[in-house]
Amino acid sequence: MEMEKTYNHKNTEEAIYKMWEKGGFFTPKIEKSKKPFTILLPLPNANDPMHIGHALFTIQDILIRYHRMLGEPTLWLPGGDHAGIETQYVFEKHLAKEGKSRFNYDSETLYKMISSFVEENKDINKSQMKQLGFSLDWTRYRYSLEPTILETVFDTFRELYKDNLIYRNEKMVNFCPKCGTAFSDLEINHQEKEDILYYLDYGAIKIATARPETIFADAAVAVNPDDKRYKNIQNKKAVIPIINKEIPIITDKDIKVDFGTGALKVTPAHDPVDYEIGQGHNLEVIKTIDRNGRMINVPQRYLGLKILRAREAVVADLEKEGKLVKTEPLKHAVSLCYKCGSPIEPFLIPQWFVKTKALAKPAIQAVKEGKTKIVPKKRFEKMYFDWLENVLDWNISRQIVWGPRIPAWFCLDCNQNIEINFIDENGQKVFGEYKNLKEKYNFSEIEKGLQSLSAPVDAEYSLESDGCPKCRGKNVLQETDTFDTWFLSGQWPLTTLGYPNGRDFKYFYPTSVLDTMWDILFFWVARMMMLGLYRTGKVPFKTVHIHARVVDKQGKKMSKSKGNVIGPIEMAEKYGADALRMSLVFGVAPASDVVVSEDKIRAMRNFANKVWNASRFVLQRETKVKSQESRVKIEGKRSKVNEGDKWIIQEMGKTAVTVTRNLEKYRFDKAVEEIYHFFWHSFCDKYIESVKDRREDAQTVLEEVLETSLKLLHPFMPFVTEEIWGKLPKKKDTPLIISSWPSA
RNA sequence: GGGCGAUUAGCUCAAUUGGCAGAGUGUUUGGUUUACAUCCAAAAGGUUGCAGGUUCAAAUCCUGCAUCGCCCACCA
Repeated sequence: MEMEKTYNHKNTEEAIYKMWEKGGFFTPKIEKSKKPFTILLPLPNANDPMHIGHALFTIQDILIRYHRMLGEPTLWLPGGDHAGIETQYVFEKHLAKEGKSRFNYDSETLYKMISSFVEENKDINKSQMKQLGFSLDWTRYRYSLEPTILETVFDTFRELYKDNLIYRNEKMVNFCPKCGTAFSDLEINHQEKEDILYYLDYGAIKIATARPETIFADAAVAVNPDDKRYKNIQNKKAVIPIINKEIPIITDKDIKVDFGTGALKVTPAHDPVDYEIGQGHNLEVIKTIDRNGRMINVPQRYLGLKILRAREAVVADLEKEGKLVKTEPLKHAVSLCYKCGSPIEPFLIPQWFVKTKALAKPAIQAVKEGKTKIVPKKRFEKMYFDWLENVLDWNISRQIVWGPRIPAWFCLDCNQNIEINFIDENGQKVFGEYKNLKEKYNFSEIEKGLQSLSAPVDAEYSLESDGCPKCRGKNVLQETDTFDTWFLSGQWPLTTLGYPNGRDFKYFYPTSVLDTMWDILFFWVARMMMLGLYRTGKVPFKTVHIHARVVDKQGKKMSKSKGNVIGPIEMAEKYGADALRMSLVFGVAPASDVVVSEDKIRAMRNFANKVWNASRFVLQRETKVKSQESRVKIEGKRSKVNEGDKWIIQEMGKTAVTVTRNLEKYRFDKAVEEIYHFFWHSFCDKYIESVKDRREDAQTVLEEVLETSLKLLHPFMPFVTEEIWGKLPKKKDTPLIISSWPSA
């Protein structure tokens, strides 16, 4: 048997993957009598090339290959996510390069443009996963915007609506003026920031604020009822500077006496706390900032200014008027958009919400009862419970184009004050309430050029698309808000398997394992639990395995700006997919950071080469063995086997047991260390060395041990092991990928 | 403000229920024409962050402190 002196992954990987794929080994046979093993791939953004985090899917491939070798019908189902805001954000940058923006297009056109943008990139992602050897069933690949998937998603929405778990409300939501959309609470980053606290003279009282530009939206000044300083002025009026508007002074027990002057200006439209106070005191809600982050309903000279510019201008004027008492530095937490980093504005905008409490309860219960196990348990179950027990209602609407529109329709004739943005036949942008537009434009022109609509919170809507159930009119427009991406991916176990009647759903649901990183435990895992239980009454997966983040050698998160990114594809090309895969599990304790460096990948490449060369030794030696008869059989003739043979066979057995046990416990690090150590230091360094000075009858033992080692190694290093397997002297009728796992 | 985790060899990390502190990598020395220099043999390298306590026995359990990291949170 001719083998090269060093293992060259470039000569083998592609052909081997094709052989597997062609053989159909990734596609399970549905056998009623056997229990399946199923993992759904956490759907990557279909538009994204692979980064090192995706390479951690290796863990899933290890589980999948192990269970496949155990003879279970094994399904690993791949998919791609349209990834709403993520993708739209990338696409907008792309547009910006061409000097365009999202505002240049009607929503349908924009949607189609993004769609084809994603389509171009989807295949890159797929081929990269193949390059890493992932044994995914590509015949079942699903994309999150496929019609059949959306059908289930819409259906869930309707069910929730019927159960009174969907509502539309004008609540304080996290709005990013730059991205132009609201976000859920999870999509907000909090950051400590140095700011300025301005002390302002409000006539009878002095207040302190970090946001002087919002004074025009003030509805009151609030003090603590127990604050002795303000006992006498509670009936007096405060006066907003510049516009000299009188507002009441009210009391509220949440006001902190020791902050600033102990007096808070209450701005119900632009601050969540103030909104609550305002609700309690029936205060007027005055909006002075619009969705683009520009000033409205303010004195002429500030109109249209952006927030920060307005702040400067207002402060300058306050100073001129002598109303700026003093300033002091302020360290406080601000909310930032997780996507673009701009400050989040709390806005009152009608949004769609899911009542989460009712859904959370069964999701908590299921984990408490052990129907779903979280591994590692200790840390992450606590995180899971804490979040679900305190969860607020979920804002599922986003004001972006890239996503499925919420399936609700507004009748324009019944809701004439709906605000509409559209592009008319002449390409001009038009904005206004319908009642003012309908004289000039006919319905179809509006519908065709529609960019977005904004219906008042009390607008009536219907889930029927073909006309208004009330007036029977046909001038209905579908909501332009789209679903939060996680509302879709939260139903992935249902949609991909064909809930409710699909054959896959009936056979593979609930799935076996969900492997993901802790950062999307709330975003995704908790939502899948809630929606899965809601629709089917069964948990979507029996085990949640949580892995950690990939960091560099210094323990730092990898990011492009730090320049410490390790490209998985680049590394796989340089050192082989097997080496990269090994480096992601070797020495990685459960849920601890995955430290990857080129050094480590190189070390693993050395191991792959070691496996190759040990095999080369065994196989070359085999050709020297004169005849089959000269061999000693292991079975039945133990007496002729010497001490060394017995020892290595025993070690082999122990290793198989340990590897298996650790795989069952999700201790991949232990499993891989065990087989690594056995192969290199017991088999190669000790046994093979000892064999060199011996008679030839060790050949059977050598081959036997090699064969078993290849099996144990295969889930971790599928390519090199499969390649060697094909060269074994005893002709194998099945490839290694579907050979049987060594019985312990 | 609340909570969680970490601190072990030069570096990155392990150590199942408390039981001789181990890997990878790096360093040093020697070896190797005969599977592999992507190799082999050996060595050096540790008061397990600090201070107490429990125990026959502590990296591990308890208390306090220090430093770092993360999550959650509406603080003007």
